[in-house]
Amino acid sequence: MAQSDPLYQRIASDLRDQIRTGAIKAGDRLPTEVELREQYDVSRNTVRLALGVLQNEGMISSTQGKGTVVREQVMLTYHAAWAESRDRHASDQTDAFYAEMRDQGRKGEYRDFEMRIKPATPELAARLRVDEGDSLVSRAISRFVDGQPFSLQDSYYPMDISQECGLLTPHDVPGGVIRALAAKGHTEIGYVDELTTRMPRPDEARKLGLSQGTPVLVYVRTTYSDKRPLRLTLTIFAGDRNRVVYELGDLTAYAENGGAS
Amino acid sequence: MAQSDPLYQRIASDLRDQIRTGAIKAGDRLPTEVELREQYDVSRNTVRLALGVLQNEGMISSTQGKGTVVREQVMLTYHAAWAESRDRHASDQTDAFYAEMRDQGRKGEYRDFEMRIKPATPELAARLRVDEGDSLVSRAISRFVDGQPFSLQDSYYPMDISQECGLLTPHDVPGGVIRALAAKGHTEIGYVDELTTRMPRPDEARKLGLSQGTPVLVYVRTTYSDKRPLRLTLTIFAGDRNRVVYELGDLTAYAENGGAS
DNA sequence: TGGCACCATTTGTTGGGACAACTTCGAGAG
DNA sequence: CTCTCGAAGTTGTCCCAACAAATGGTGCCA
Repeated sequence: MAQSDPLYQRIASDLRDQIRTGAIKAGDRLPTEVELREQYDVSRNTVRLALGVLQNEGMISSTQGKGTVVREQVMLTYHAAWAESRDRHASDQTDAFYAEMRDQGRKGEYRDFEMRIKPATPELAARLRVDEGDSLVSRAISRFVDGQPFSLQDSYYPMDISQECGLLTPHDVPGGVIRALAAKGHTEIGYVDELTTRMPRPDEARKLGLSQGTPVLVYVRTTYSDKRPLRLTLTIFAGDRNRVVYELGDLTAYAENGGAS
Repeated sequence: MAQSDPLYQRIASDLRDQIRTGAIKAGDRLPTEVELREQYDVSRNTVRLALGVLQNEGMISSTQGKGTVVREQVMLTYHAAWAESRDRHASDQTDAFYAEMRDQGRKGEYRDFEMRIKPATPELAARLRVDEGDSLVSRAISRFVDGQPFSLQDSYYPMDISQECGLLTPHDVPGGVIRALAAKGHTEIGYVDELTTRMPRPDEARKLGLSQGTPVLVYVRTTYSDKRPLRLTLTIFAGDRNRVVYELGDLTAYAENGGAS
């Protein structure tokens, strides 16, 4: 905005304001690069620098041949604690995901299930209390909502538990993994959830269909029995369309007094 | 990596691999743009495009006149549930932040306290169950760790509660806000936490000292009494140096069996 | 009428050049 | 010995030009 700012920053600010004030609405096309070039009397290079700024802020999205449009935000909600309690009654953990998406009026599905054996990275080893390089069983899926990629999930299990509970199959575990673990005495008693954010790696951006300037929400849940860590679930959420929600404390009294949950 | 990829993408991939494998370590300087230009036999323009990709991924950081270096990640942890339980014994909510940073061997401080009255945005109004445009009391602070900006926090209170409990002062509330609310019968019984991520707005990037390619973690806690929402706390975390942790369930049995928390 | 080829439009990629702004460091002045 | 100034090195900004690649529509042809 300031007079001293670089040209491309000023153009970016100008366009940003137009979007924020609604002069250009979500879904609208921006002027073409050539039009902007004439409008601001700068080189196309400078126009592209300005558009790049907004693209990295996640405000706009360009497609070759089509043009540049203002992105619209559609937020989906993932109830972390709630989803877990549903798990207890569902036949598989994926069912909780279906149920939640159905409640939000959307169609959930999952694709590309994969079972692999991977060596433990330092981060995985520390959380699952195994040695670095030890073999872990990885069961990965991609979740889709309304045909759009939603999240990438990868669950890691220690090898001995996997063998004991029959997780070494490239298919769903009948009755669900949680029951299979509980049947052998590995009962879940709690979780530690860690949430961070960062920019996606190229393969993540590709799988999630992320456009430039979209961060990911990294969600790591470590599940414990009373004796040891049982499982680590790493979920990569597309940051521009997901929200993770926790309910802490006892809100039943509030709900009974007329508060809509 | 593919042969068909654009030149600048291939150069970015090459450099990314060098960083990932440790050929270029965190804190190291990258070759200068002119060196890279000669090394890959491309124009400086293309080199800058490649560096821009890595910058937007948060992997590198350039400074005019100095050069380009590989960024190093220092993670701080914010225990969402745990911090809250400390609140109950602390004289002010900021004390919980101090205590947690001290436990991690760091020096926490807060700056730029501000009390303002703002109209409720649609998002705020929906969560606090007031009408859009109603006056809300905003009490904002910036948190710093070891002299580096850490998070921006803004707590919103409904006007009637603020007047009743003496929150309309541009200073700390003696004994802490939580006690002041509880003294008038507004006892907290639970929270709803919402976590999302996005790219920072320019003013947020400035206040948090974020370099290009760093997303923010947006953390919204709505606090409830048994009758109504009492408070909404909006925290903007610098995404590259923060982690939010939740502990769910009862992990005491695991801790007693020798697991380090 | 349906399908295919082509063309105009628009963004993506890449090259070139020039100067500005900032940092570092060494040489020279005091 | 210290301070200042300036040169060298490095990234930042801005311009110009050309061609590639993708999209959407037009119009021809079967």
